Amino acid sequence: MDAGWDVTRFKAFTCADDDDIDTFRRLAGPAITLKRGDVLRTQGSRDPQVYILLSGWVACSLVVGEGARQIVKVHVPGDLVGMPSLAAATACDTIEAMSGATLGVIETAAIGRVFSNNPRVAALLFLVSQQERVLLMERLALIGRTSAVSRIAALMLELRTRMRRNDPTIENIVPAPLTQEDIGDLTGLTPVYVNRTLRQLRTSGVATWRRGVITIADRDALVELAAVPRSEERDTTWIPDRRVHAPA
Amino acid sequence: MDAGWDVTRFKAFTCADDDDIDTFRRLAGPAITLKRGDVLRTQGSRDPQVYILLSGWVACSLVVGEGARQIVKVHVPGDLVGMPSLAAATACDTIEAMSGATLGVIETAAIGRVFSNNPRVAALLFLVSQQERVLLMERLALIGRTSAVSRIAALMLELRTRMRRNDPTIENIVPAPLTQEDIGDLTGLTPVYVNRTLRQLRTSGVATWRRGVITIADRDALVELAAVPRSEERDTTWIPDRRVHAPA
DNA sequence: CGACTTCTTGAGGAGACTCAAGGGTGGTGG
DNA sequence: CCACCACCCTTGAGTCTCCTCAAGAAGTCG
Repeated sequence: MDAGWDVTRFKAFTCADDDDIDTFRRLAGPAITLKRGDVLRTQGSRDPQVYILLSGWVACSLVVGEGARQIVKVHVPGDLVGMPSLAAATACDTIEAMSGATLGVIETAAIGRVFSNNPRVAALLFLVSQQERVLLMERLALIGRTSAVSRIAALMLELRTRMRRNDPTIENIVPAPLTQEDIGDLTGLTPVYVNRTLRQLRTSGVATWRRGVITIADRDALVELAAVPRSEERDTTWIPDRRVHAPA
Repeated sequence: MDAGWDVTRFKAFTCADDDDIDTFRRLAGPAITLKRGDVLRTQGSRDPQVYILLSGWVACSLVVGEGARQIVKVHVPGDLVGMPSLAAATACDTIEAMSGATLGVIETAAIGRVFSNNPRVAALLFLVSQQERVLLMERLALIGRTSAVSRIAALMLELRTRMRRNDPTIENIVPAPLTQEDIGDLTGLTPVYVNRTLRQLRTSGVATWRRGVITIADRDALVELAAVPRSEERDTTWIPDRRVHAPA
């Protein structure tokens, strides 16, 4: 777990310093290793855990109706995985590896200790959850109200942004190990139609997505197609200091 | 603010007791009064606030593409409104009243104080956010992967469940002051098609939704149509005690 | 090299959309 | 108290995105 993991979502906040990140990474227990296709847990399984993704990609999905799968989130290294199920007795989603992946387990008790002993990191956890809600809301708006091209364009841009957080050298070539079926499950489309839409993006010279690699040829055009506003970070001076406060 | 408001989301957790609820309700500042159609704040406005809905209904929506509106959440009394934008400099959603409504403002600084001084309530805030994520995930799966009938059936059931939390006497008649256009914006459908789908539910004797009132005639059939698993509450013994802990 | 998964393309169909027009319903003001 | 207006609901006809079914090609892994 020590090797190669120096990235967390907290880095996305300028207010999180190295001490915070260090506190946070100590939460994770021993690592779990998965290979592509492995299922970490199934929707409905009891006492769901929380994980931190150390390497690779995993997806969280829901099954509705007659076995239709909707991926609600693909996670990249540094992401917290499984938080939403924390308030339920059974897991609300299935977690599956999209590539080889390693995860650290975070015990629920450890999360409780963070809230007790480190209000600052607790607040950061809270903020990360709010960011995730925003992403879900944007995906919902995309799937509910836009065309196939927009959804896929927006997905490409979202993945680019998130991958850049881990590797700022990324520009127009973004690793994204998803099959066209996965893309369909993310965007609410069928694999066949994903294929056609990707072809459309390819032949119009905007972007390609082949063999797990997104290549953006014309980013302005892609942003135009996606049409989701992207916002900056907020002033977060309200977050508690590192010291533990006395009772009010 | 004193009158009539004795309901919070925390009550949904068996582990939240009267003291917690009391702590929580003291967060809210003076109330804001809105009438149907009033916009509390617009997507993109700076320094978004957090609110608690004291009475009435409000909706949070995103505009994507060419002015298409997607409602991402309708809130009922007791709900926290506007949390997701807490991590952003500008509001990610527009908040609009679906009926006459009153809201209390919760200063961001007050949220910071909760994390510092009351880890227990902070953890409850955190859990409520996770529940909201689950609801968003389920809505996403519904819109991405199911038919119009399923989406509307599921919406009826969700609203029933949430209204029952405030008023356990509710059974098959659920107040829900949404127009067919609102329902469309929630489910990713056009108002015209919402109308046809409601007619279908009506003529098949399952449920009606007229003039802001849902009447469920055959709940089993409705559940069948909706096809979303609903889960129980989790063991939450990991939540901190009320006392403030010493540094680790 | 062979089995399996993934990608690609075609043809046909259907669920949901658009445009359009008429009818309720409730609120407001004279 | 009635008339008017705004908003919402309802229904029809035609269209289009996107889906389904199907089959073959390309890539991947043992």
